[in-house]
Amino acid sequence: MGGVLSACGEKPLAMTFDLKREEPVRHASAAPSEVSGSAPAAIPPGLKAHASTVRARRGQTLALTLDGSEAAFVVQSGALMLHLTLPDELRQVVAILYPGDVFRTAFAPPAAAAHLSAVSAGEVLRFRWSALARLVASEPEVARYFEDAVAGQTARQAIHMMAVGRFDCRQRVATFLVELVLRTGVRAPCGGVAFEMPLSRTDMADYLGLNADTLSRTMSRLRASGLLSHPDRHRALVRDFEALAALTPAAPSLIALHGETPAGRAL
Amino acid sequence: MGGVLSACGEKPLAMTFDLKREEPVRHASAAPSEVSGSAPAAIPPGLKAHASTVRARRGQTLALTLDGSEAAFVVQSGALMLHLTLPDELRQVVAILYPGDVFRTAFAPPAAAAHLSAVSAGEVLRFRWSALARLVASEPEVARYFEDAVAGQTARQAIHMMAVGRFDCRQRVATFLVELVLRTGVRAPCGGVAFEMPLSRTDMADYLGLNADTLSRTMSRLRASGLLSHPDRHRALVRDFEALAALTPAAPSLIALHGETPAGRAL
DNA sequence: CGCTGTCTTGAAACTGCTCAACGCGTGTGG
DNA sequence: CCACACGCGTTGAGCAGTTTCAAGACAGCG
Repeated sequence: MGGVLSACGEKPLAMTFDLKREEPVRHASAAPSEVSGSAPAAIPPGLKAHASTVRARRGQTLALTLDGSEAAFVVQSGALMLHLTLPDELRQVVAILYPGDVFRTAFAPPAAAAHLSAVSAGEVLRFRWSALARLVASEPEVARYFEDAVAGQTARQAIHMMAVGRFDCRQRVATFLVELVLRTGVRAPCGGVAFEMPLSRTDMADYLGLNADTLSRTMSRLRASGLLSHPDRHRALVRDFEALAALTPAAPSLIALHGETPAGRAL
Repeated sequence: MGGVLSACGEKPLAMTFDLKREEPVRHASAAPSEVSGSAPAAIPPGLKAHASTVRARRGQTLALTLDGSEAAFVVQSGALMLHLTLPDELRQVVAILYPGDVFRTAFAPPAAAAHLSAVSAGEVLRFRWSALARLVASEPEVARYFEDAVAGQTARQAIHMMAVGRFDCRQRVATFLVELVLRTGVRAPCGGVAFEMPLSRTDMADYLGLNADTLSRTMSRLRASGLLSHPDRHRALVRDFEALAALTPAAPSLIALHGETPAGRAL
């Protein structure tokens, strides 16, 4: 069934998509009357001077604190995930942080095993929170950037909440795939969209509040239906993005929230 | 089974608990070395001058925008809930906002029906976001308050995510009850803790990602086990808080995050 | 007093979970 | 060079927990 696709999918996937942050490309005039849906600002260049740049390899864990005091992070490229583990082996990937996203230690709940780990190789700016807070207070541009980044992440969390709380397994998986396409997708020569799947099955399952087995089954079903194919373990190709998006009620919101980087092409 | 409790429960519950924000009571020296778990600051008094105070009755919906532009809210007393509704009748209560919590329009995802409604009667400060953003940029105290409030809410969302994604129905209900106790609980004369349950069954279910029927059954089971009794529709009494807390793996985190107001007594 | 909306409860259906087996690619040591 | 173990993903069968649907109890309100 999927043989037709993979014949096309293998070749173009040789190129690397590395979740790099695109150039600003402010489409300020795109929708001037909309109250929400404003484009996220680019990371203020001034920030870099006050931070240390951390290169993270896939799977690497970042310490949540900076020698005992609160830290803050801004993702430059790659992606991070925040996951919580509770006593009973219960694990939940709370959020995935993409380029431009911000994180501070206090975002992680106390009295729980929280970890921030790299989902794909990339660069992260690391601050002492006190320093970043001072920047936020003194530089309006940084403040605006920070507030908007946090707001966007909060809105995404709301969608994620909806997905985990209310969607069935197929909808959840479709939701996540749409998210990935919007973040890392590139048009494939044969018509579909190729994208990265940086998380392991287990991590995906923990992100979606599903069992790893169930997730695997669900993806197999999507593959069997011809919507999806994955030639490589960490790559996949959707034949028809519209059809995939139709599987999740959250598609419009996802497009509004994630659609910045390669989304222009994907739509 | 529950008759023994209700004999005690009815009387003391005549008093009203109205989710009022307590006096600051900064226990600054309580845990000076802890990096997280810092006590939330009181709402800066200066804020009130730049806001309009909205009195909300239970069930009332607050418009998310202020004549077309982005708005922001700070809860003074009572509680709000943010809920999303997607095409397929799918409804999720994303967050409950307690006194001290902040909200801005951009926290709600675009392209989804988002509503902010009062869960119990109370007062809310409403700002034009541009005005609050200016305050945040100019007054360090406001900035600190705002950032910390947002961080605390984010941390609570993470726990909520874990609950919805990984807990079974009893754990979820226990989690929510612990949350309520920590927010509105008062020691009852007979030994237990009495607290408010401002949400309807449907709203609770939508908050916990459960079916309303399942929720009802779960609560009945808790009642049958003697842990819980509710004399009134919107009131309840836990006989043994420790036992209730033992039902949810998130209890320590909840106590760290919510335990400010009547928590001193509850523990 | 009857109405309506909320809550409860039961029985049946179903979705997703558990557990266990297997395939596959990779690294390691004989 | 091969054998083996290991991690990871897949798949099947059986089961448990949740949802669904429908009926009934209860309180608030006109």
